[in-house]
Amino acid sequence: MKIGELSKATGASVRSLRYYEQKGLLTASRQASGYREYNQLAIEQVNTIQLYLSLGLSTEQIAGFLHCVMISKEAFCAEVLPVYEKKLAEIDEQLALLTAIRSNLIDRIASIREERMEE
Amino acid sequence: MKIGELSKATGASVRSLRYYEQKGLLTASRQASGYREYNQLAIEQVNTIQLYLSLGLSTEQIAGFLHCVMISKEAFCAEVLPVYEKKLAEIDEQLALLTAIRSNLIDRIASIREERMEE
DNA sequence: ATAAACCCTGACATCAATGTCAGAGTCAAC
DNA sequence: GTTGACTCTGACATTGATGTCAGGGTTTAT
Repeated sequence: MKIGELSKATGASVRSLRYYEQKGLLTASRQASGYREYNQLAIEQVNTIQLYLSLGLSTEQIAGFLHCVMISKEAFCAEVLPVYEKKLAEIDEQLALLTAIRSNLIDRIASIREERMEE
Repeated sequence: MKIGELSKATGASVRSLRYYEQKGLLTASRQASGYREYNQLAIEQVNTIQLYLSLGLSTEQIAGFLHCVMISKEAFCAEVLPVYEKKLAEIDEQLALLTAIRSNLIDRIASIREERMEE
């Protein structure tokens, strides 16, 4: 399978597939022409990469456990849980910040509306 | 007042004060030497800029109404409310995304813990 | 054999406020 | 008058997955 086919099979852009390779998430053998050659397992692997990316993990974090999760269950891969916990802590931090800003905005919007009503 | 003094008075870095000027948020007269010269009002203006930045507004958005809010109440400045409403919508979007990821992570963490308990 | 479609690498752009550095000029205090 | 602290401009770096382009080689179908 060439890179364009893998792209269509997974929805990942050709550019992204090359980037995953550069980051050590994906490997390909090479044809005599220099073209990348992928096997069927690559489809599942790319799907897995995109799943973890959608959780907000970095390619570096994913690289740390991708090999393990491709051959075992997540629970068996010691690297996964700490990464999840770290990400969860980051998200809780972001949620707290956004929630505070949200309250502030809502108050300010209400104040403006009230001041205008008084006229 | 020179830029270092304004920096100390407001907590904004010298670099940031020059950036605000570049973005049209802050103006300064110049001494013969080329040094920027600020008046007392600049302190209040910088504090105001930083307040809006802390709400997540961009310098471009702030530039759109800063002059007005420095001389009037927010409610009098027509530009403010739409900017607040746009920002609020963006934040609600981000909150929805982060909340979804958070649920997903919590489920996955629980699954891993359960699978490990079974051994 | 030619054209269209595909692939390669390398590089720059994105977003945006801020840090940091270099090289040079200015000011203040002693 | 010298030294240290301050200021100036301009430029590059940060963050990170992805888009896009240029210039060139390959494959495939006609």
